[in-house]
Amino acid sequence: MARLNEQVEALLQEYADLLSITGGDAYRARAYEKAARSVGGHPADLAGLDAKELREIPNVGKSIADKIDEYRNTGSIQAVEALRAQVPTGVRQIMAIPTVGPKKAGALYRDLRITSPEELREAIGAERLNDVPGFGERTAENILHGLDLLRRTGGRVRLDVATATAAEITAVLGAVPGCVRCEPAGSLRRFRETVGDLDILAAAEDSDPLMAAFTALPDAADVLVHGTTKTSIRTTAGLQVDLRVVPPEDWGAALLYFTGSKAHNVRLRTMAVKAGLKLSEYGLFEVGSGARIASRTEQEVYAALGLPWIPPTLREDRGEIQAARRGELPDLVEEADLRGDLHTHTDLTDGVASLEEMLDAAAARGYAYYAVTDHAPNLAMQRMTEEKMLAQRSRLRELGPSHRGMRLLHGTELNIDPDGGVDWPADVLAGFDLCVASVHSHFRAGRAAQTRRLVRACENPHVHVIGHPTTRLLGRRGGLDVDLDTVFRACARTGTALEINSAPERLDLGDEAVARAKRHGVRFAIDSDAHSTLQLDNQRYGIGTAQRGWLGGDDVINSWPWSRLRRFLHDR
DNA sequence: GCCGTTTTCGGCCCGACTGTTTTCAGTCG
Repeated sequence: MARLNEQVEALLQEYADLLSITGGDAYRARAYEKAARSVGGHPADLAGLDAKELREIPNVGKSIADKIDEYRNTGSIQAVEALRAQVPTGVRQIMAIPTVGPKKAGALYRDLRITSPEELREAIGAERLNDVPGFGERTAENILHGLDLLRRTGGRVRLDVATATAAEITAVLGAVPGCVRCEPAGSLRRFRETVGDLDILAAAEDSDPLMAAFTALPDAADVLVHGTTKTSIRTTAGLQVDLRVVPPEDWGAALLYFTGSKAHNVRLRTMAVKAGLKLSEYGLFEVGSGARIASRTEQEVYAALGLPWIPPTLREDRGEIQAARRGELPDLVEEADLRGDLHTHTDLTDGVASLEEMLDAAAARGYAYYAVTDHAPNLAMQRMTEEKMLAQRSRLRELGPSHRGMRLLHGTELNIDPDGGVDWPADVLAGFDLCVASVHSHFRAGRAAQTRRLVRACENPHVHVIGHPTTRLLGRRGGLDVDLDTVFRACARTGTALEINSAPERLDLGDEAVARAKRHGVRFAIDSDAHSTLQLDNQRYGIGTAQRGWLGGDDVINSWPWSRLRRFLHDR
């Protein structure tokens, strides 16, 4: 089960959606959305809060506190159940289609009784949408495009969701008597940006107790396969999880096999065959005698093939085996290498935590420096002004150049306009220690225009980092149509860093683009883009992406000591 | 439904874009 805060966040968000679909008071729906965000980003676990403490959470008043309490006591909220009875669950899935919001989803349900993305696709094919007021030809086209986008990542879940599920399962199984080891494998261990099926590997002499505990998990909605070596369940959230149990002496070979990727394994097996060996999930064997050569650890298996251990994030058959053979594997950047975070928000704009709360949480991570980069005025909804920005800077300066061992940087996240310009005149920009510049609008301009736009932003002497460079949202929005190689050249030429945004819904730049940018000589900033104290921990996903792009510490400006980063910021 | 150094009632996140309208609703960041 997910943390109580996340469960309540999801329920409140669902209630807000259902209110919007049924045409309830928009401000009321908004109130639930705000409360959902606050609860999700609240550092204390709801399970341990009393009634008074619940109401101290921002945007939670009496009504919502009562609903949270009701959920804690009964496992459901009557008001939510009542609306669920009015609106089939598929209607919310339709809302997940880009360009379809609560009003369109509601109209499609009311007028055509459409309750799933599949039905919607059929209805468009049969030209039935023409009968609904406000739905024209272009609307149908946009919906089809959105459906395709959704289908491309269909069934795959975000890395943070898979990570949380895996952590819960391995914690339960690891405590089962007889369990020697239990760890996630598969694409999650490789930090792919989304996960299809979750693979969990356990080592034990007797698999029965583990399989029994696995199928008895509270999250197990269905048991798909039940055997002695492999059992598969589908969770209540719809994620398929495969558990494989192997004897402890086979652990290394099995972990290697089930971590993949398939292409990496195929290449390893080919190497084995050429050496007169056979590699399987049970070990590395001599073909003639059948004698087992290695299986206990991954290191043993790789070593028997004449290779050093290869980090899982590199196992995509993108040249890692050749590099390993030459002894030229990169010295990958690790989470412990990060000395700071250069893109974060506070409640001055759309964060849910105060400046002081964010600084405390960052200091607890042991950072040597930390940048506060709230939104700039052109993102109008944030209502930023020069006065508010300067007041924040004063508060930051009062805390001193260094606070709890952290050097404090006052930055901003600028908006790159369609021509490549940014908020604020040059003299105001010069007052910042650090400027991140990101695209937040005009996503549909053509390739030449988008490329020119990003290149111009790189050429701005006040811009240090381009934030979430493609602006993609996994499963919801493709990236900008842009000639990335031209942008990479501009970054290398101007000394502008590209961000690896660690938010699990972004992971932008993605791994392959990172590898390409590195070949152009680009530097990177791995940033959380945190909007709450908890999201500072998202850096692990950005690190995974950086590793998949073969980055070492030298490539990542926020792994550098302050003296070197300061020079980088100044020389810009 | 939440909130308050202008308020315990009356506001609340603003502006641009798109596609459908012929004056504007819906969606998005």
